[in-house]
This record gives sequence, C-alpha cells and structure tokens, in this order.
Amino acid sequence: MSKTANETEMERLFRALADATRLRLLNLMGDEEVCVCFFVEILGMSQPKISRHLAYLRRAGVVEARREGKWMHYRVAEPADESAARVFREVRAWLAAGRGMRRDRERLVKMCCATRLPVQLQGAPRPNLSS
Amino acid sequence: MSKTANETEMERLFRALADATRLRLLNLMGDEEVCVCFFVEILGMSQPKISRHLAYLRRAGVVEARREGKWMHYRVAEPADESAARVFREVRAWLAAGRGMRRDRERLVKMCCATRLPVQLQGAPRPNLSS
DNA sequence: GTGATATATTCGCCTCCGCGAATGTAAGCG
DNA sequence: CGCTTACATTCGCGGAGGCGAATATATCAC
Repeated sequence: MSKTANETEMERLFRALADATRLRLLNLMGDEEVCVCFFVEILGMSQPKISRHLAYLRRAGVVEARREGKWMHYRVAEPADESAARVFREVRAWLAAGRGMRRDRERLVKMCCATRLPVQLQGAPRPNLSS
Repeated sequence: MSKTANETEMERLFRALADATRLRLLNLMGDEEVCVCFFVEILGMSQPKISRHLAYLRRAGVVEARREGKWMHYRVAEPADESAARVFREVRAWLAAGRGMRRDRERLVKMCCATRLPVQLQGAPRPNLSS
C-alpha cells in the first residue's frame, strides 16, 4: 500500500542525489556491493571524502553497509515505497547511460579483473562483476 | 540519441527537487500551467518565497513561465533527455501519490472551481482543471 | 503622468554541507 | 601488548541556499 511516501523522504532522497560524487558512487555500486578501497582508487579522491559521502548516503537510506574484517562493503538499498523504488530505478538507469559514468564502471571492471591489483588494493575483496 | 545526459544536469535537477516547497509547487502544476497567485493562496506562504522558488525551478530548467498581462503562469518543462524525462515522470507520479500532495491538489481544484473566488484572486486567470 | 496590482529581486542573517587536514576507531597480525 | 591497515569522524573554513523584510519592476487603469 505504501501510497503515503512521507514527503520528507523525498527531500532526503533528492538531497542525497544532489552531488556529483555521490552519483558516481551509486553508479559504481550498480547491483553489487563494492569495497570502499575500490571507490577511493577509482575516483581518485581522498579516503575521508569518500567515507563522508558514503555516510551521507547511508543516513539517507540509499545504501547499506556490511563489514568483512577490515573491509566495508556498500550496496544500494531499494526503497520500501513502491513509487520511490520506481524513481530510484530510473535514476540508476539514467546514471548508467552517462558518458563519464560508463568510464567509471569500465575502470572498475578492468581493475577488479586484473591479475595484478595495484599496490594499495593487495588482498582487498574484489566486487562481483556481474552487473 | 541523448545518451550523454551531462552529469551536471542531474545535479541541477536533484538540487531543484531537494526542497519541500518546490516539490509542492511542481505537484500543483500537474500537467497544466498555474498562476502564481494560486500558489501563494493555496500554500499559504509569502509571495516572495513562492517567487524565489519558482525562479529556482526555472533556472534549473524544470519549469517554464508565460506572461499574461499582470499574471505569470508556470508549467512543468519536460527534459529533452530521454532518461531524464523518464526520471521526471516517475518523480511526478510519486508526488501525486503523496498524502499532503493530494490535499494540495484538492484545494486547488476546489478553489479554482468555486463560483466566488477569494478576494485576493478576483479576476485572476484560473488554471485548467483537466489534470 | 499617478496609482494599484502582480510578480521579481535584493539584503542580511542563518543553517547546511563540501572540502582538506588532522585525529579517532576497529580489526588483523605477531 | 604494540604496530599496521581500512575506514570513520571531527574541526575549521568557505560557499550555497532558505528565510523574512524591504525594495524594485512590470503591467494595467485612469
């Protein structure tokens, strides 16, 4: 039934989407969970910056996190509300069509499939490249 | 085929949607143009506040304006990009399902169909109630 | 022209948030 | 225990934007 969709929820969602870095993070996640160290390596941004944006997305209910030893994995969280989920799906489709966004994903796939990971990522858990 | 969807365009759109007042304005417009004076009357907010948010939406390319004598009419502007238009449609569907949003629209319909308009709106051009 | 009406813009003041830099925390290793 | 790695949080600064209040602009009536 979920037809209410508290208006405040919309604001939170759109504020979370109103930042280029967060959009790039969401695009990199696709449908699989990704380790923080890959975000840092691929976006070439400082680790605190990545971490702050991931925390923002988490507070907004847009992503969920899972700990595995030292590593943290982030994945997209589908909204419970039906209309919100449809909006969210379209947003992610829009992301996937973007030029820069596709470059980001290509770099993720290339890096995660390389036989030799860069020094910073030795031993890091690789994301599933299914999507 | 509009597959680029400049990432900056997404940021602008989502920032425009990240405010409760602007969401209510978009919802009130629906598929028809609406005169500023109705926004002011129905939302019960100050005229400068309404006007500033409408200007924000216009700068973001989300709405367009048309002048008719003293009155200004605002209507939703469909994005040129295909993916963006799909996102936007879903957003508006989400809006239309919201509880408070439906109340707003009911008040608009009631006010615009009343035989006697409130004093502030005497002679104001009424919106088409088709949607 | 004057005046009234409808809308837009400007001006401080404030809060939110993005940033780099530094620091804090949590898990693994020995 | 101490040390390293992976990540999170805090701090101080600066810019963006929301607000009410005041002011400016545009159009119409006369």
